[in-house]
Amino acid sequence: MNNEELLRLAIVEGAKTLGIEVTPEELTIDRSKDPAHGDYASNLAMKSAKLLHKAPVAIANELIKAIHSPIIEKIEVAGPGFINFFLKKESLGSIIKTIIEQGDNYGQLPPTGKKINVEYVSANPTGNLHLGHTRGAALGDTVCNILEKAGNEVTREYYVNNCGNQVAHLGHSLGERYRELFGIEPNFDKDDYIGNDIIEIAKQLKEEAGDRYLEDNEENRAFFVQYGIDKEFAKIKKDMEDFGVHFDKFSFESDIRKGTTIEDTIKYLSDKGYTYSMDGATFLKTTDFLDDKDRPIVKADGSYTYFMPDICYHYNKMERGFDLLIDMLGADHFGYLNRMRSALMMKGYDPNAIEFGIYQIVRVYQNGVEVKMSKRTGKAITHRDLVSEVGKDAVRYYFAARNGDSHLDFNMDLATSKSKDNPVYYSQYAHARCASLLQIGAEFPIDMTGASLKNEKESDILKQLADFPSMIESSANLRAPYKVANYIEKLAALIHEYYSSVKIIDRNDPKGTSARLGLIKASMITLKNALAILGVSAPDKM
RNA sequence: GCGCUCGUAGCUCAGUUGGAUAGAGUGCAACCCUCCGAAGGUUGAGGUCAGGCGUUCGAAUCGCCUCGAGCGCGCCA
Repeated sequence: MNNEELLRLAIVEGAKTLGIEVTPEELTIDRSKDPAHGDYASNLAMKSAKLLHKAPVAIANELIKAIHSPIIEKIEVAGPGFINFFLKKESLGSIIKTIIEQGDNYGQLPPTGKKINVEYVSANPTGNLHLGHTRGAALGDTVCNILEKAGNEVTREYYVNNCGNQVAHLGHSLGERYRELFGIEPNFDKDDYIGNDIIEIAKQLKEEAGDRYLEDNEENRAFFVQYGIDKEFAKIKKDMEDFGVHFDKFSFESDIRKGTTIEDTIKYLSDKGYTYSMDGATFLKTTDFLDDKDRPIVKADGSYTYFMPDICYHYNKMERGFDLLIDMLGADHFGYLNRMRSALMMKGYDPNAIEFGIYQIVRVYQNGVEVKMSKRTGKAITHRDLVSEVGKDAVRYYFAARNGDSHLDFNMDLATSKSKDNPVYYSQYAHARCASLLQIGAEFPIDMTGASLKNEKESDILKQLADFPSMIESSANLRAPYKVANYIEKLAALIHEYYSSVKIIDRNDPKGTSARLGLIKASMITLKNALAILGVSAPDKM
């Protein structure tokens, strides 16, 4: 049990003697910002003022007499009724042993028994990934890491829309580009993809197959679609692997369309009375639930809207036994949430079993000017371009370090500068510094007790290290990757400050050196674990 | 028009179950390498928390209104 938990129990016990009933979970205690306010502070007295009909300060004064714990050095009442707790230095230091013993597992919370499915990226295999996908990938993968670290069983999933209009346009575009290579003037439709990536694929096909697919017939058209999808999808998978993103499962729309799943589902919804026909199309009565408009599921021409197979896909995910589905989507999909929740309710599921992780648009700036992106023209900065230019670590860090609710202004000049301006280097450098110190000081035994760590900077680091598990918890609850990034930057800053103010390896003070190296080792482990959550490497040398 | 998200330092952003003097990075100004990695550190200037009203011991945080930005409101995906 860590210090914070011990402190909570002690406060709860003390409060009970005054007739204040709180559970350790309800109790709010905060890390004090100002060292003069101790290590932890509680506002319990102020919260209880109304209930007890007493002044907060009076309650606080009674409370500090009632609270006893071996880890507490001193308790004070301050300001309008805060209770400040000063912990004994040796109890702060005990975290070092915990961290070194747990190693890579430090910060891993006990199993919750919850199964969570996170769907992210899910880009159509019709072209290069753009920076919106980069944000989805960085945020989605980091959310998965956080949820896992918080004790959940997580499945990372990618839904492949390999049917419908867009892939038809891909096939048509490829066919035109292929014929163009044989001197036939291409004839593109309005929504075709005319980017360079399609030309590349056409060239590849020509090399492999020569003029075998030149004739414009049903069979060849289908071939172009499949060939195009395969090539584009392979590129996407490669891009994601290079980005450190590994999916546990790819679900294909074509599989959903294969059997009678869709027909069966429509029949189920009709039997329940949730559908009706209008103007030759079939509508789903989502307004019976959370939606503000009924949605078509079968068009007048008999084909399905995107929504229909997607309903089946989400039913399928629920049937696989997940307690929670998270879809990471761009802001332009937000209106989709109530639609899908309504569909889940029609099958008797809790609407809160699905949530959307929405992220706002990415704007790219170069030379101070916004760069517009277009997947169709292929002139945009692609995901691949960015990662190869800036590096995986920096991109993942940068894209996960901001709340998805905010617009992300990505400065190409800054990101490509590969200089100290990039915040990821600062954190990695702190790690490398620790590794270097441990190597230089290898002759000294590591003191894991933390007992002789006494100065203020050491206490600050110890408190930050001890905060790691609770940071994981709040970050998981809020699905907030940026909290991890903030944590890392704070810890890295503390390490750099410590390094510059204290001589860590001092051959005239072997005992102190051992203690300081214990702190450095614990810091390094925690920093590495935190960086791993963002998918960023923690190099020993840079 | 309706709905959702956002508005905090010159810039990019933290501050989210309401807490003590609103923070960090970057940029700007001035400093620090006889010493374990200067890819670092120290100090300073810089704020009407978009604006207004309200709720209470206490509001950047909660409620209402106004202004501004983005997105959604397809038989597109």
